[in-house]
Amino acid sequence: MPKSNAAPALSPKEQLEVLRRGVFEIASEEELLSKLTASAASGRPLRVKLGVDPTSPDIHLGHTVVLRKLRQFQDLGHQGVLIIGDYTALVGDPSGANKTRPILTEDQVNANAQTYLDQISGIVDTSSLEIVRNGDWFRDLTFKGVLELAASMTVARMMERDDFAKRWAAHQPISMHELLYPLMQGYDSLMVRADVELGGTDQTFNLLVGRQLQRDKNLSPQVTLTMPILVGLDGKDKMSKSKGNYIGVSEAPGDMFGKVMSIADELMENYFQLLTDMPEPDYRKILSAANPRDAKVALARTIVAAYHSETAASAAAEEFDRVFSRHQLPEDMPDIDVKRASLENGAVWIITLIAEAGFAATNSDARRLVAQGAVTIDDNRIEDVAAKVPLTGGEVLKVGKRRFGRIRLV
RNA sequence: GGGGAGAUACCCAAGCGGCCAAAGGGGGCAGACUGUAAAUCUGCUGGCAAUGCCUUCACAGGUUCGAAUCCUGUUCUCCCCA
Repeated sequence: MPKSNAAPALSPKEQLEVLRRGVFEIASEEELLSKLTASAASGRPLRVKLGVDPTSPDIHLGHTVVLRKLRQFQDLGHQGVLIIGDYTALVGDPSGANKTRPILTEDQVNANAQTYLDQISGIVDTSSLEIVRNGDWFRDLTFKGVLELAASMTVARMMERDDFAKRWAAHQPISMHELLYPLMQGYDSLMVRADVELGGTDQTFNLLVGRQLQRDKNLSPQVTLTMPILVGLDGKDKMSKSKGNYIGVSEAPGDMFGKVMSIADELMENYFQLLTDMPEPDYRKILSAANPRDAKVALARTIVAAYHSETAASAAAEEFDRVFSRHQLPEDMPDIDVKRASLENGAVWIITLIAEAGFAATNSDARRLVAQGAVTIDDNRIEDVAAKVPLTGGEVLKVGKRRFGRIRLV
């Protein structure tokens, strides 16, 4: 991705218009407009805060929705402030969680933080980004300080929060330390003097706490801008690693393409809006195409191109067409190394072959796949779990629709 | 602090001494159909070269010919009272 464009000096109103894309809610637009106006007048960029939790080293398209919004602010000449929540990660954000999250160690957090930065460098302009860790201020906060912070919130208000309320109603445990999370996040806003804070809609409560703490200190409260939660590949739940319904930004072009192709049709508009820069009239036109499949191909190409290249996107599209539409073999497939010494009379038990190729987790799993007719070698279906298959090298093992490999004798 | 309820496979949830590798649903996987969409139908869903054997019903012991089921202790959770 290109670096931030030199601000083309859009008027505050024009900026607001750009920033509105895909947004769920801005609290409030009037405040944002007046901040943008003040910024334009003074030449002081707005400080736009985004807090991230370095709990998982893999970032996926769901994370990019908010990162892309941050990028928009940067492109408009504002100052991005990224908070690595190294301390908050020690707590574990309860947002959207229906159970207490595991607490990470400091070492894990540090490792994750670095990977995180590497991965977002393609999305936001990291060179101009102000990066801070909230451990910098929390580490030295005294217990007295914690008590003061805690005194600024009541239990009743905290329990208004959707996820706490749900867990409470469902008789599920809520640990004391989880109640501190929103306060910590709000305190971050205070520390970095945020003008705007970005987050997913699941962050709404936390973002509002920041406003309250700022008001308590007689500071101008931050504008909160919430983005919709990206629905994952299953078409139902929030895209998340734990659900396994995600597309990682560092996935290979082919995987990324295929995953986009597997989303529900209804999700396409949403994905165009939140994951691409394509102007609305353009994607609307694409969506009106006769065959929804064509629109999805366009979407997949756009997304792959953004994280890889146009060339990679074209190649992925061709490969996809060849393998899944025309049912031909993929151009590249992994080698399955089989030791000559392991062959008996030049053959190998089909179950071992599948398991050792990594196409099944266990032998039992491999048996099931064979029994269900999922396994072919050079297009010959193998349905006998006791089958010994003769190998001379070069055979293609296919398990299910997407697991391919070429036998190589070593 | 006192009293009560509970912990079952990826998730929810039945089971209440042998017929339990454990009903049902969800999810997932596979097959058919297809656009790697949706919907639908079918099968599978602890491990093991496997008509059998091994490990699993929070953890550790115990009773019994036999325990997910009964007893004791431990850990954790929820509810009520204080």
